[in-house]
Amino acid sequence: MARLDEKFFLQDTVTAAQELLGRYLVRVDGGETMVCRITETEAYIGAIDKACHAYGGRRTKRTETLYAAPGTAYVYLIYGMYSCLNFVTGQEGAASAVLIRSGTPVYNADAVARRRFGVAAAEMSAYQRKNFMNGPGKLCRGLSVTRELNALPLGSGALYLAHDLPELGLERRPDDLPFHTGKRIGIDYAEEAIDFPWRFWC
DNA sequence: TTCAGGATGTACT
DNA sequence: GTACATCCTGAAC
Repeated sequence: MARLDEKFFLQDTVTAAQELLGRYLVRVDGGETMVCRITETEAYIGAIDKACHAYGGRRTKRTETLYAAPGTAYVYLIYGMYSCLNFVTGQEGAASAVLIRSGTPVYNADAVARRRFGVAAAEMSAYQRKNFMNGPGKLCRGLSVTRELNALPLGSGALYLAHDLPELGLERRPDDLPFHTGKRIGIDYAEEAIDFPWRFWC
């Protein structure tokens, strides 16, 4: 098993967002290991991006995590009930991060389905299967990612990213994985940053 | 199938 | 008091 290390997260944030596609997000909770393949990401860059919580060097209690070391998990609550999972990228202090927008369960889908819908994977409706983890709030719900994990450092056993998990039969993605590029979702307030093409999916 | 509207609580003005 | 990097439900088609 090859974990993503600090060097990976030190990359430029847009590059890291692209490189995270097809990698494995591993969550260990309540003695259960769950794995999903990342299929959609967005880049947020503190210095120049009005959509980023830390735009222009803004430091508050909430944004403090964005100034932590690359690879740190940044989890915040949105709309009063949903969590969003990010990983800090770039040089420490750049206050940039990649939002994990969606993924596909590839190991222990039963445990994910129970957290998401309260039923086993085989009992999900067609509608539930289609809407399994295709959004940041849904992904966090399925993996039990809450603000308790905010500021979790790189190297934690509870939540980490991997290039491959051969012991589970999960291979490394190709280096030239094709992907799509577009505008980010849900940032209508961000003026010129609305049009930055920093959303990636495969 | 698409669409409008409400839920919900924390951070920040 | 207002805004928010969202999701679910129910109604209309």
